[in-house]
Amino acid sequence: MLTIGQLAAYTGVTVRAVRHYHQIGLLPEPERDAAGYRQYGATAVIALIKIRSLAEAGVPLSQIGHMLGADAASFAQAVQKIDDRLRDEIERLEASRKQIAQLAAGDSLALPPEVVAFLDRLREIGASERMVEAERDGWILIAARWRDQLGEIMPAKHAQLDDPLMVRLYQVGSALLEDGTVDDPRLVELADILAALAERAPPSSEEWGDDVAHDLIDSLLVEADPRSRRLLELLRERGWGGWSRPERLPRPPG
Amino acid sequence: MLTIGQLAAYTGVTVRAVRHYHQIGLLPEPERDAAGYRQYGATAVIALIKIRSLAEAGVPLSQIGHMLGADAASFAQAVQKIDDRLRDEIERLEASRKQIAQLAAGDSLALPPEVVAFLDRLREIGASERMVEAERDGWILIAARWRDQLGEIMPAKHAQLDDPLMVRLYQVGSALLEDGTVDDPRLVELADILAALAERAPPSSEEWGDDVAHDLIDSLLVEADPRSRRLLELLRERGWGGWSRPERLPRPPG
DNA sequence: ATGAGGGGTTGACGCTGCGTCAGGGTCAAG
DNA sequence: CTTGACCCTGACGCAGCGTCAACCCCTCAT
Repeated sequence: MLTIGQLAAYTGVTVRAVRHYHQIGLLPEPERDAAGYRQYGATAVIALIKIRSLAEAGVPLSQIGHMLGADAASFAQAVQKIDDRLRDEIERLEASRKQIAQLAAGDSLALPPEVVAFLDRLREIGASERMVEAERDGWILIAARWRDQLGEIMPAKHAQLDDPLMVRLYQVGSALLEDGTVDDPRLVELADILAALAERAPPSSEEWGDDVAHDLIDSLLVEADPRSRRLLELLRERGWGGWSRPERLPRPPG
Repeated sequence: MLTIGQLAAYTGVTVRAVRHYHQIGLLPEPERDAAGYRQYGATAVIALIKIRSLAEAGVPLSQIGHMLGADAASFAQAVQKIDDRLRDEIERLEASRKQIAQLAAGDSLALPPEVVAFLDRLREIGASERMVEAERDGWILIAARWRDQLGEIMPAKHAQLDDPLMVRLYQVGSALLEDGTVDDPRLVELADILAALAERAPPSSEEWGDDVAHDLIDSLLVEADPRSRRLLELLRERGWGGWSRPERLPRPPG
């Protein structure tokens, strides 16, 4: 007769595991001795080894009971289901590993490579690190909503950076982020640039559609830096509302 | 401003998940409106998307907090650790799949192929299915203790089956398992065969060592079939104790 | 005004497979 | 008699939410 510790040692499991199997009814409770100790015989050892070999093969404990009492056909069927489950799980983990590998490289936290390339471009034209981070956050919002269309959007954004006005926009923006105050004159310059750009390329509401995402991007600006309120005000003076998708405002009377 | 449901919809997570992230302090609790509803802004959306992209890459929630605030170096290091974890997990699951494939084939529940082959041999020489199951259980005990030595043990066992006496042993045993009674004369024949076999090949205690496993195997016999008590008694009369590893008994005085 | 339906709120249990205390009793040896 | 190594039961903890329960809030149609 074996104690629970000897049983556990013989079969290579922990005492706690054995008690757990009792608790869930997988292994029947054996007789007790005078002191209340469980006493195991050979059949218990065999049952436990069978349980472990199924468990180690990835069978959930809740199914092992059925499988041990099943005929060959339904056993094989159950095995097939387990194997499918394992395959799915492995696939999911391998997908995770690919994701992880992506994350290891650069800004790509949640961003596709086209956008990462764009951010790198920004650094090249002299945008500060804080500016790039702000842009990155904006692109996270955009990517969440229009991930599939990024392939069409990004080339246009790249092209815009050939425009010296756009370059100036990011440079002034970077400088402001570093040390600007609420009444910095460069805010006016920024507003002028934005108005000029909006004038040049009027928003085509068709392709973007109106969406909560634009509001989010606008509010991101405000949340990121309180000075942006002043900027939006200056933009309104110049006849433009919004920022991520500027709209022509009705000219105020007078 | 977004409600929790809108936030969840935008980022593709469940409402419950968002609340969970609040609970564990991963996502800061936002302001509430007059009714107590949570109100989310753009930064919350961005934070949540970052969290999800790490979580989907297999990063445990408990680590995501650290990683979001880490510099590039320790971020990369953390990523490495996650990747190692994922690799281990995948390996474990693939090992499980191999086990499962083994289980799908035959008796192999917890048994290596050499033993399965031996059991098949038993069927060929006319052992009944119940006899084979009893043997299989015995081998489960043996394999648990001497798995590494099975490669040396099994050839000898195979060879023993060339002995007509051994064949007769299994055949009589099979017959007894089906319909024998406690005073069946075939029990005597069985005892004679066992004694003769023990005489012929005395146990070499060196190679097996004395062990709890033998006691288990002996007790397995008794637990499996109460008639075996009579058999052991007959064996003792013939000067042999035990069964899995018979020992010469001191001849009783007189 | 009222009721229905579709939001939101907190709180708590459930799942898997045990690990790990806590707070005891038991047993063999020195 | 003490010590140390076992055994016992009971209960919380773990990851990442799913899923009630019981209640509040808002809006729209009747």
